[in-house]
Amino acid sequence: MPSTTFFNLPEAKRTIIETAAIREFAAHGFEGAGVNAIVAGAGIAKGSFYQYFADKADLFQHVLTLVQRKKLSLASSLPPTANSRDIFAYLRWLFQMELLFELREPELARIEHHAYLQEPDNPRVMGGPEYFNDLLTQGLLHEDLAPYVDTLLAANVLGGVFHALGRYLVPRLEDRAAAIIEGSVPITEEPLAQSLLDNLMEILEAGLARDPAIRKEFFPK
Amino acid sequence: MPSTTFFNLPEAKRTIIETAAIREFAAHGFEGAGVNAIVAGAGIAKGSFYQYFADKADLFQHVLTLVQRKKLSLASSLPPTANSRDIFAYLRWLFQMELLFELREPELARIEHHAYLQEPDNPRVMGGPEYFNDLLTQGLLHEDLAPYVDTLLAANVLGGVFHALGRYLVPRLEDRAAAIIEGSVPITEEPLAQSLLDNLMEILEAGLARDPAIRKEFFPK
DNA sequence: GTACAATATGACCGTTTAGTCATTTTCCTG
DNA sequence: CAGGAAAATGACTAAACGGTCATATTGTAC
Repeated sequence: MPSTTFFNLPEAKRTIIETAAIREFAAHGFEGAGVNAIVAGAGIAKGSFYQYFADKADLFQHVLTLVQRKKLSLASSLPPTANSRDIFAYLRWLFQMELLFELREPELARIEHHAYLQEPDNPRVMGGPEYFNDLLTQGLLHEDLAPYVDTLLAANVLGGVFHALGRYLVPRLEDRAAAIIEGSVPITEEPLAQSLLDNLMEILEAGLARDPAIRKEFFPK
Repeated sequence: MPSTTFFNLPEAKRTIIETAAIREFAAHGFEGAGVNAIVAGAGIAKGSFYQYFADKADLFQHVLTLVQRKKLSLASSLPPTANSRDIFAYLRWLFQMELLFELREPELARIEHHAYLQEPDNPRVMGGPEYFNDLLTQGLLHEDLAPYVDTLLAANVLGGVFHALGRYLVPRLEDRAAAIIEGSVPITEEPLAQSLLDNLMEILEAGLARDPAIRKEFFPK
């Protein structure tokens, strides 16, 4: 954990340091990131850095909490799902938030994807298998889910999609991305973004096959 | 590309060097890997290393070709799909190969997942969006795919699942993994592995929802 | 203004880094 | 065995690394 000295800093200065750290970690990952580069980027002295943080890992953990915080704030900026008991409505909402996160904070998203690869089950990383497994288990109770679905397996499918998709959806939005990023058009009303999310949910819900009901005969439970 | 000197090396020595490189890259990623650690691990002199490779990146590219080669060899060891025109049968075969790859060569798999995160569209990395998109487009032509599916989107879904799943399936196999790794039981006849693959294909084909046909009314095209 | 604590600083530490190169050893050919 | 090519070597750079610390500056309380 960063020292109290760090938290006593004027917010502007703290932000400068955090921004420099985020840029470095996003560009080079934890192992490749350099403390020298961070202090240079932030315009502070090396000694100051070590008054704020015990070491590089300490700073990295702090950055991960920033990721969490940013996600939370994005989540509260999005209107909640109408039917909170519908697992697929919630999943759609979750992916929408992830997309918004990737648009607004691409560097934070990149850091999180890295962390997910390193340790998928780290509780600091959202969208891990455990998270989705809890969600899906609830879905089983609520009878939203097909009973033959292996929830742990499905949770990992969702985790993989969750962390891979942002990278793809952002370029796919092309020139519409700017309006969402700057906030002039809420993501909930951007037609292309909504259409992509609809299509994603169709794939997750109904699968890829033309006629799942027929195909299922080939793979009976 | 490594020098001819490297390829003239007796195979045993080459393998020692490649093994040390693979271990280091898998453990620390490209940026975190150290040339010193590799030469120490391989038991060769620093100068020899630079007679073989132009620099660290050169070696890394070579390791990526080893990944490709190993996959190819695994692929040819697996019986081809019965119906080559069935896109889902082929997908299942592909995931089976990926699972086998992760079992037999966990370090190579880790390196590939890292590379996928860094640059998903690198043609040296298998299972990228482009690969699956070609596949799915064929599927559209063959009418295996539901017509409403956005193939580029689906390709990224598959890519995400493809690279996330190995990490999960291997521990899931628990004590059955050993037999597959050592080769005493072919993966095609390991019941748990086959059952997991079946379940995965059900999710991809038929989706997660209890009744996709009904649910689709909520998300009409 | 004085005193004391909190904060900021950059020179410095030992270590490690990627990469070089003059020299030596090994190997093959005649 | 001679000679020349190919390969192996590790001491050596210059730079960068993470981390330390004595000193200097700033802010605060009286």
